[in-house]
Amino acid sequence: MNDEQLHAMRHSLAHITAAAVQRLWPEAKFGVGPVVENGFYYDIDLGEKKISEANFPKIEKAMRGIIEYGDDFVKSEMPIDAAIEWAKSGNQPYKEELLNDLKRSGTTVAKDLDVGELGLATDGDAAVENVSFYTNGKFVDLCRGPHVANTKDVGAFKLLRVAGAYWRGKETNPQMQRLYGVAFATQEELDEYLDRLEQAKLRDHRKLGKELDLYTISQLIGSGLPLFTPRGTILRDKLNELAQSYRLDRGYEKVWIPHIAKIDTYKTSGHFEKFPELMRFTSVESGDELALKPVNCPHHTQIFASRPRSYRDLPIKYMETTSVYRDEKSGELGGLNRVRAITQDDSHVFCTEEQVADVFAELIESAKNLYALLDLKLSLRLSFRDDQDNYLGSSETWDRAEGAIKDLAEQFQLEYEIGIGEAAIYGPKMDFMATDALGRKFHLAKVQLDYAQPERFGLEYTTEDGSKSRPVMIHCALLGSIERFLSIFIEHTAGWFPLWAAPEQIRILTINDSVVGYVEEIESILRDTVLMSPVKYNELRYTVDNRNESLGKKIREATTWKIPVQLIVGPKDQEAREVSVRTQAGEEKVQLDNLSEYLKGI
RNA sequence: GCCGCUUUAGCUCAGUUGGUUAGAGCAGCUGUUUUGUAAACAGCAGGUCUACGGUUCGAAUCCGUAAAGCGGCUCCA
Repeated sequence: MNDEQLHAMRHSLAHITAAAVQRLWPEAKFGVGPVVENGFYYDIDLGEKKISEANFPKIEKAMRGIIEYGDDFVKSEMPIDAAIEWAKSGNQPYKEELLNDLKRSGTTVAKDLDVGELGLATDGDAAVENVSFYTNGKFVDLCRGPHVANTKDVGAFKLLRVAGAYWRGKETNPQMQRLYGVAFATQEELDEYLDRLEQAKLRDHRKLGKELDLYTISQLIGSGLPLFTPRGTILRDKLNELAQSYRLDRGYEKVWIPHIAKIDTYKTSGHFEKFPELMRFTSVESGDELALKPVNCPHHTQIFASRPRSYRDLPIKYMETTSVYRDEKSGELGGLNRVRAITQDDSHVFCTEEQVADVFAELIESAKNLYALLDLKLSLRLSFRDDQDNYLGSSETWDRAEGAIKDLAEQFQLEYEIGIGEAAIYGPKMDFMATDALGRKFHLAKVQLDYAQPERFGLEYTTEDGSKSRPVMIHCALLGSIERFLSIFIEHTAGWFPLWAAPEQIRILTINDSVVGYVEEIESILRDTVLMSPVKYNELRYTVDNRNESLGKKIREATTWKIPVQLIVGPKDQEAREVSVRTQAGEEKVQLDNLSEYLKGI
């Protein structure tokens, strides 16, 4: 089955869903019912009555009834004004609104329309004369199509969930109920998809975060404020060390800043006006209005500005992993994905315009190496300007910057897509996208070219001829939010972290008490073993399980905790001066003398 | 923030149409057992059933409000 057929199938199922709902609740008012990835949805307004998942069997049964009955999908056309009358008389205000938009503008896509005019009725010439309808059985719907020929041709489906959704995605509009379904050509494909969902559930970082004791969220401290346990802290430290190491190698220097600032800082930077989530408070003692920092750049500009700078000093590269605080809406929060205390592996480079391409090149190369090491597929999204002229800086500067960024993406052989009109007013930006083990694509970090902040904070340096010039600023994080990165990394690895990052790397499992002395010998070898790659000076983290329990139980527990290396030690091993090394790859005997090198090689 | 759903022991979950002292497994503690590749055996302890109101002779169970979590919407410097 090709994509078009699959699309028609899913779209037809959306109609069948609506038809079933109409049969069960004749008063239902319908919004739109498009095809989405893996399925479809239909927006429905039942007034006071709410559909819940408990209704799904009933709705699905009605759907199957419609499918088995086997009506054809019949296309018809109607003059636009007649269609509007049809919507009015059928008490379908949402359809009426869509038709009004069609009449006025020839489209129903909200973002292509003037927001002020959405849904308004117009007189006079219509942008379109006729609109098409599809009918299956008694259900008639405004629709561009295409559909399958008959309701019998829709393949396998399942209603998945129901969620609230604002009409046309606008917060001030009424909220409808969005009924989601998934659909595939065959039952096998549907089962496969549902199985993938189950797999993803097993890897859910919120589940693994609890099971592997990585972080906790306390109701007392507050939602969106994750607290990292010793294990979780090791993991985030190691990932951070790795992300920073690429930049340390390229002359970035660590700095440190406090986590609050006077509110004036953000009035100067422009964040005050732009971001309502700024967390503010007043100092009782001084009366100063302060804010928790929502970004780090203003602080870093002030380190740059703290003394005169020469062109000889540039580029100046600051790096700091530090937290920012944003008052995210409560409904947005979830696990580590969206939090109110966000730790960024941030960096800011102050340089001349000529140096921009080199700085970008270093960062792209770093990102490429970093993501490759973590086994994540990196791609880029380049955000460029469109043909509007509300951008700061000359057209030549922009051409040069955009050209340079595109060249770099090609030079490093990275997949990229270009988003026209997505640039910030002061510069193009580049997003790092990662694809994980389940094929899901995430937006993680970004590199951002910034001419505005140097301007706002009056940054300058002395040029070769003694005049003053304004530096360019480049913001970059490689991991982005460490919390979000962790959520993805946990799910990507399913909790089986690489040896260098694992909180507990090695567990020694004893078979009985007769090996206590031998275990001490092994421990001393582990203590003297230091991993130098990919993170330097990474001393081994191990524990000994010499409890009075069966070996089977010890193995089971160590495996449940996803400890990468289990060293099993019994009298026979002691006898042969070896240990049984059990990893995910299997088990092998290693001579005590070779243990250190063996572990370094994993 | 909005809509829907959920909340029982540290964890995972039972708990009939409202009916006595709310159950289980794992984890914990105490014993016995010294164990060779994914759970030894026994005992003990652990709960204002998220919170606060209400209905009722009687509430984990029904109703309301709040909080937190989940699925979305909107938002995301």
